Parts: sequence; C-alpha cells; structure tokens
Amino acid sequence: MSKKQIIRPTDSELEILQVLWENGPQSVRFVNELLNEEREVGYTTTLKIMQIMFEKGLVDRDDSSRTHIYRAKVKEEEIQKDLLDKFVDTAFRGSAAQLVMSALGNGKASREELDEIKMLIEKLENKKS
Amino acid sequence: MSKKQIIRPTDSELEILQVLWENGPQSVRFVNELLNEEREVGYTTTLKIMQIMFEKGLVDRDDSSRTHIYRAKVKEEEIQKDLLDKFVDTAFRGSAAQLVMSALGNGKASREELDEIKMLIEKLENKKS
DNA sequence: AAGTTTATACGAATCTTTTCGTAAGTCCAA
DNA sequence: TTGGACTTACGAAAAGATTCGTATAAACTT
Repeated sequence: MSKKQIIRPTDSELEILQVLWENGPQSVRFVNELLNEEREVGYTTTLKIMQIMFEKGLVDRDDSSRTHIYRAKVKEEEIQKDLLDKFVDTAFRGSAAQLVMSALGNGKASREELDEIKMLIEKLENKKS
Repeated sequence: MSKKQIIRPTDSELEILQVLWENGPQSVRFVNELLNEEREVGYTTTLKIMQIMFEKGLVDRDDSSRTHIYRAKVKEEEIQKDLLDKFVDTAFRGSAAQLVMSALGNGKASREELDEIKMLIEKLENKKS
C-alpha cells in the first residue's frame, strides 16, 4: 500500500479548481470571467495555467469542439486533505488541535456549525475509548 | 483603526521563524544546524534568508558581537492567524467550519485536545446566545 | 606571526510560478 | 469572401523564492 502521489496545485491553480468544483466543467472564458470578478487576470494567463494543469493531470479536457471544456480531475476533499496536512506542519508545528482552536477563534462559525463540530468530536471520542 | 499590514513569510522564512519561536534568539549557525536535521541546507542559504527577513522586519538582530543573534520580531499567533485566514479562503472557500472538521478527521487529536476544543466551543456558544 | 576556521556581505545562478505578446486557425456576420 | 471576434498554442519575459560561490574580515590555534 503506497501512499498515492498527489500533485499539489499552486495558488493560481487552486483558484481555478475552485471554479470548476463549484460550477462543473467549463470553458477557459467562463473561468477567466469568474476570476475577473475578484481581480484582473488576462485571458491568455488563465488559458496558460489551465493548459499547465492539463499537463499535470489536475484537469481533463474535452477538445471535441473548438472551445475546450475543462473538468477537474482531482477531488476537492483529496486536495484539501493534502494541503491541510502540509499547512498544519508548516504553520502550526504539526498540532491540528491548535489549528482548530485558532480557526474557531475567528468567530466566523455559526451556532449550527459549532453544534455540528461538537457532535463530530463526541463521535471521535467514543471511537477513541 | 486601519488593519495592521502583516508581512507574510515564505515557507523557508516560516521554517526559520519556527526555530526562533521555539528556541528564542539564536545565531545563524544554530538555526542552520537545526534545519539540517530535517533536510540539507547550506549555511549561506540560511544566512541569506535570515538577512532578507531582517530587511523585511520579520526579525531583529543583535550585531554587537561578530556572531549576530537573530530574534523573531513577529508573534507566532499573529502570523498563524494571518496564514490561516488566507488558507481558509484559498483551500476551503472561506468555510472555517469545514476546515475544522477536516482537521479533526485526521484522527491526530488526543482525547485531551478534543475535550479542550469542546470546552472552547461551549464557551463560544454561550457568547453567541 | 602564519594558517585555519568561522563569520558576514554581496551578487548572481537557478527554479518555480505567473503573466502576456504574438502567431495561426476557426467561426460568424455583413 | 472579406473582416472582425474568438480560440488555442507557444515561447519568452517578469516576478518571486531559493541556493550557493566568492570575497573579505575577525577570531582562534599552534
């Protein structure tokens, strides 16, 4: 059982993956226009990055019509897990608990979310005993 | 009240900050030798990065003796908060709750840590009501 | 005092990521 | 069928981060 080698997306690539995860398979133009709601990005810049993502295997594309349609080839949860592991190590010296507390400290989680988290914790504690 | 502009450290810089946070003010040699327990890094590489950190204001240094002593000038919690905010946005589309659940899912938190988190949640819930 | 070790400083090479100019082909409308 | 808008492909520039060679000076070792 070897651990699957994950291709870790760069920040720009992750930004594009978010669009594809949220909106399903889309053209370069669609993605570029969404990105431009946040910040200015040139069309060929987005195109280039998506082409690189294709080479890396992060996305697939349907090139049967002139306008290629790109599709995320990696799962959001899988990428999140990988990025999170690295982040816990580099920013929180490996302590997931500390990260969790810091994240909750933001005050951005709703009561419902807090309840949900609490239930998850109880489930985990039962498993541990 | 304008939000304080934080200098976001790069990965290498963060690695060095960790050493200074954990061990207090230290020389380049000390830092470099610790880093080399993890991976091979040349002495001048570490020196150079620490000099850059000094220019950026991430660290201070005492150059009264030949061997300069570097001291973290930024607080660990402050940097963690900044990195975490960005990370939640880029990797978890802004949902701190989702990040928390994913982090707990790792199964790396101990029972004690889970209890501590649960208590924090209850405190937050009281504040919310 | 001469040679070795250890420090800083500096600049440049290298690597990665991001950005964009330009060329060439396709589609559509007048 | 010509012109304009739109698309992909390609390569290179620009920007950012990391690595390291080399010069120079200080300290120590014998």
